[in-house]
Amino acid sequence: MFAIGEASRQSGVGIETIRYYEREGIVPKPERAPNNRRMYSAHDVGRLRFLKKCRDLGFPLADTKTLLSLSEGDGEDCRSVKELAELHIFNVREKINELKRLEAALNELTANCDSGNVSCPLLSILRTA
Amino acid sequence: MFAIGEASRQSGVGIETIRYYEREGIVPKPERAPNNRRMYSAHDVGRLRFLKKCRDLGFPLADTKTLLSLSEGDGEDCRSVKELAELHIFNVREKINELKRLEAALNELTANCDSGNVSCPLLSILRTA
DNA sequence: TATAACTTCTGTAGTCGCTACAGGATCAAG
DNA sequence: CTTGATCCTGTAGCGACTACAGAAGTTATA
Repeated sequence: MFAIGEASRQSGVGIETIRYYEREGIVPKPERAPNNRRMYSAHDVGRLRFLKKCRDLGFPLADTKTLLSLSEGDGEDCRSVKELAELHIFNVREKINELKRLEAALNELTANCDSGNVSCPLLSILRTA
Repeated sequence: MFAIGEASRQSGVGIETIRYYEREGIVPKPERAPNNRRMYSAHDVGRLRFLKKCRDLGFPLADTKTLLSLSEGDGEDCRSVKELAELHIFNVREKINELKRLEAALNELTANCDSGNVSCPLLSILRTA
């Protein structure tokens, strides 16, 4: 059994974040030592690592919670997992495209913007209807 | 002079957002009609449109505020504008790359994940150290 | 003129996913 | 016995809005 600091180190999830997950019901309340400190089993730490990986993959916390319960429930529903992941991939792709459009627009706007200009072209475009 | 709803319609900035900008000191407090309602001049509306464009281009609100003051100050500092814009472009590119990495990782993870699997490969990877 | 429907006002709280305290208790090492 | 690390609870802050609640005023229709 590990104290929260050790659980944090082993899982990569910050101490404050672990307590936050507990408050939010993402992870079950851990056992407490007689001195009231949280004690985490190896299984608890594994769960935190799972959460960390999901978050690193960009899954929203709500999805992460779902993935966790799919992982811990009996009879893994691989289809549900895949659906969730594919929707997430779709969202990621959309965000990429949005950012690419943004990048292109910014490139165009700054292209004519050279120091020394009397009137800044970028500003004048931002100002015009 | 326009009421806030009209200013919102003409600028594309939401009513609540306009009031928020006012609270945050992004825009100056507008005149008030005798009935205490905010009254916006064409210039005020133009400023809101400016803000809208900056935000649509992804500039953080703080940058947007800076751009606005650069635009309204005397002697536009085109160099400052360009620096700000290029830093922003850099950040956008970084975010794109991060998302691409993420997308690749997700693609790989879901590749072997087909409905009908007894044990879900994605989950098992998320669970393993 | 009465009434309904719209708009605006102020102020506050919620969103997401943490992160950073404050102020106190407890523990381990020297 | 003291120092310093760790832990506890509870609350507030981040960015940029968004969504109310409850009151007051305005406009359109019957």
